[in-house]
Amino acid sequence: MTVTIKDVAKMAGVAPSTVSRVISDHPSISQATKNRVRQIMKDLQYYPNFNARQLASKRSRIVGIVLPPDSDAFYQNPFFPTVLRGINETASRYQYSLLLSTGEGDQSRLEHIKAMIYGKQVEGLIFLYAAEADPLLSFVLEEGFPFVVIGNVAGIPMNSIDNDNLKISQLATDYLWQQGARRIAFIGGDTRQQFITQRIRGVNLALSKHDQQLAEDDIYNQIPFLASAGYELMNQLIRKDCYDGLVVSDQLVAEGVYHAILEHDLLERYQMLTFKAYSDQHSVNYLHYPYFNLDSQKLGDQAMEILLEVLSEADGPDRKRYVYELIPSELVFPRTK
Amino acid sequence: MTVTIKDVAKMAGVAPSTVSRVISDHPSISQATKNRVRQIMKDLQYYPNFNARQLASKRSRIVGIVLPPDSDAFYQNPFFPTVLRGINETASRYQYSLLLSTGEGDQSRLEHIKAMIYGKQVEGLIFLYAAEADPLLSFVLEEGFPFVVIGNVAGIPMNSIDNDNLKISQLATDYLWQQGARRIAFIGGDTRQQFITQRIRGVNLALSKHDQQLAEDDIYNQIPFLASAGYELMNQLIRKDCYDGLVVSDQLVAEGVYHAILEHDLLERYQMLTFKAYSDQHSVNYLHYPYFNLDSQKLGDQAMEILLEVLSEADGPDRKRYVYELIPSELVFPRTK
DNA sequence: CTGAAAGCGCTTACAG
DNA sequence: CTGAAAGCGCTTACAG
Repeated sequence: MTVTIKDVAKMAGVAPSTVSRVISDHPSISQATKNRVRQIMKDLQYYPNFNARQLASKRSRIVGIVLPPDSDAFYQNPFFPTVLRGINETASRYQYSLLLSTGEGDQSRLEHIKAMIYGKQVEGLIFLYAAEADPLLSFVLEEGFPFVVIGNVAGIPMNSIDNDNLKISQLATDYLWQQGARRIAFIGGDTRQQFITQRIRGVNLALSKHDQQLAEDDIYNQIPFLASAGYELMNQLIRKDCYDGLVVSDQLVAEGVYHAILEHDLLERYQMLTFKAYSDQHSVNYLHYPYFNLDSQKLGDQAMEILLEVLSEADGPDRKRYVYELIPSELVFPRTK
Repeated sequence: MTVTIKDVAKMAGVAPSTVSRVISDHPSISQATKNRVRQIMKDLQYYPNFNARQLASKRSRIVGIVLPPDSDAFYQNPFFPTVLRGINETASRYQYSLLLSTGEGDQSRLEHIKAMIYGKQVEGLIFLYAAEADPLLSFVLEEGFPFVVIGNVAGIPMNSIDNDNLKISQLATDYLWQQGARRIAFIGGDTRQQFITQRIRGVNLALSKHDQQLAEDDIYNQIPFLASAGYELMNQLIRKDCYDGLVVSDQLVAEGVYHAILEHDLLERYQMLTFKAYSDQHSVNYLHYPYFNLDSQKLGDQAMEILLEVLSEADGPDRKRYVYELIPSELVFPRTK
């Protein structure tokens, strides 16, 4: 049979409540008692029953990870595992566990997070995406349930952590210009995603110093974040033959773009820069273009830290105060052998 | 206040036990009662408390995902998100949730899965890696706790799901031979990982038809599964200038290898083939080499299915029967424009 | 087909 | 510093 708190109590000659207090390291228990009880817990291989603890204490020490509606591109992007790793490491440091959300459409995903929240399975949520008019986001917002978004949704106050997209795309553009690029294209994605809009603005901000702006058809959106999309698009651009600088907003897309450039032997012709989830700096980078390290692991790590803060304040007065944090990014240059 | 089973019972004019039976769709409850109670659950926005259910029923409907000790290469490999997606989709279909294991070293990871198991937090585990002499594996094996391994550990009976590595590397080699390759190298990884050993054996099996075998120094191991490693290694091989066929056991490594070949303009010289977590078939593949689609999503999906079987048999007699399933892989040829 | 009652294994005021 | 007791919100034999 499984060892319960009663077994430990009996063996230690104390009450179950005392054992309970030892488990949570309650200050009112004497060190001597703690030591003794802990030894017995070890001897008996006692592990507290999570469900009982959670039921009695109304806290689960579990955070729900909200995934976007199914899309190949999301799962295939290095952002996902990297950010997950960051969240998990920090969660682990605070003895929190991660529960993944499930479901495919908006409806079933919403049902699942409702079940998690109302069913007291999770204490808070971390959204791995930021989309406007997202039903799940609307729900937690209305409910006042603790959550942190990775990314940003303009105009709605909420806790979030993000890259400084405006700044880095501005710096990216400055860099390309400095390298001699004078006709810059922005290879983007979905403009409903805030960070794309931000990066476009960043490029324009930089270009305005030279009395330039991106024309509407210098912005290549509506492409999925897949290498093949970048490859195909770049083949088109090469035919158009009017650009010399490329800000590519996703690393997979950038790989495809680079391949097309490489195959046409046009490395001299195009300056290119992208943004990556992590830095591969330790190794020789055979993709010879610079990138901003978005440090998605840090993004995840900080998201968890913020959520923890929010949770610890939950008892406090009903303040209207939100965290909106931007993490720094570093420009990485490929080492050439 | 939160709505409980009592509120629903009162409102419906039945006992809490009846509501409980409606929740779990117990056959002994009349359809009329079920309908009525369900309507009230909706009206009241009632969601059962997970912790109470789990405590009372001793079942959690949660599966623990065991991650390997931290390594960049693992998180960066497409295998991880792809397999996770497969597991999650199937879990979701059966109303199961996924809890991620945490911890960095063997010791803290072991502690965490002990807490999950003894604390009745999870009903079963899925290992996302297969390593010999793994303390976590030894633990669950000894404990007789339900689990499924993705991959294979030779010589120890356990439930597992894997690619047919012997067969696909044999077919891979046959293909390269048929394309004219006569000096084949195996670019591998860590031989403590069973699938590497299997694939080496597969290559040799194919080569034996032509009275060849891989010499020890035709096998390039001890490299991490990163593109940069493949790139560096291939630069060496190009200098050695003795191979014309390459079996590359990881897709990231293969990308690096391909880049090196491309940069030296040696596409005609080398036949190459690799293995990928998923197929990108819908799009033009700009990496012009064939690969086996390992279908990691299916791997995850099936791992979950097997675990579910194991769990449902848990009540039965103490049979010693294990599942060892191999999923089919398909050889994919890049579409050339 | 349904209900009353005990119990799952903890936590937490309250009292001393 | 510690204990007795009530309670967290369910499930499940048992009885009818």
